[in-house]
Amino acid sequence: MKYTCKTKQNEEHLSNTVKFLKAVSDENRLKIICFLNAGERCVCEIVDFLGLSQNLVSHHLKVLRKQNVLKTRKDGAKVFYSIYDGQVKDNIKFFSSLILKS
Amino acid sequence: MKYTCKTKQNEEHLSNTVKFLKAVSDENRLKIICFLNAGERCVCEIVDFLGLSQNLVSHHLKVLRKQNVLKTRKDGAKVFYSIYDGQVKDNIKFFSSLILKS
DNA sequence: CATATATATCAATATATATTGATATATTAA
DNA sequence: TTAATATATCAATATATATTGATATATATG
Repeated sequence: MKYTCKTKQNEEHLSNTVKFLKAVSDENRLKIICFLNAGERCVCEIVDFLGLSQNLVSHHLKVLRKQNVLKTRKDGAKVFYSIYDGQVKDNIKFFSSLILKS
Repeated sequence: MKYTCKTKQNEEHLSNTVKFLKAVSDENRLKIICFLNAGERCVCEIVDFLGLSQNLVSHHLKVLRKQNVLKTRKDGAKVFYSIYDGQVKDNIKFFSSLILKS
């Protein structure tokens, strides 16, 4: 199934891919992703790791969560973030198919 | 070789990845990439395809070229753009390794 | 219950980037 | 040589987004 850049469905797929790419194309957010590659972490651990303010980290996490790059699990007062592997894999695969010859 | 987010070299690698992702995370630029997937095209063809002003297209092409997403070949008055497959493949591979468990 | 901890949100500002309009440069054609 | 075509660049503006500071909410602890 070749991408044609023409149909409505593909337009939408492309639009979603742009949103995904925008979400991950930020230095701090890529560091978060890198940190979470080893497994889930709560927000305070991510704050410590990055050395950024809590509200700023919370903002970046929100951006990643909105695009389903990350998912969350609440445990008491803590919220654990982890990579939403399935969604991410699909996005990378589609992006890759757009840019590289199949 | 696991990514640690710690060494200077990896910091730089990550920084390059962010630049690559920023370059491709734009709707018009992703459409250009999609269009060029079939093969090289001159600027005027890309302008026709996108239906955008020539100067704006030229700007987007410059962004993609700067990050080695695209390469160029000049032929007379025309400049042909095409996807720089090798560079792109490397970037996607590294990005993928950051975000997905190996 | 009062306090501390963890996280999210909101408004304001700073910064980066997309877009537009005008113009410059190079190449081809008449 | 003049005009037309192809592409790039520059300045100005609009828009999106990162960052900061303050505050709200929810949970845990003494």
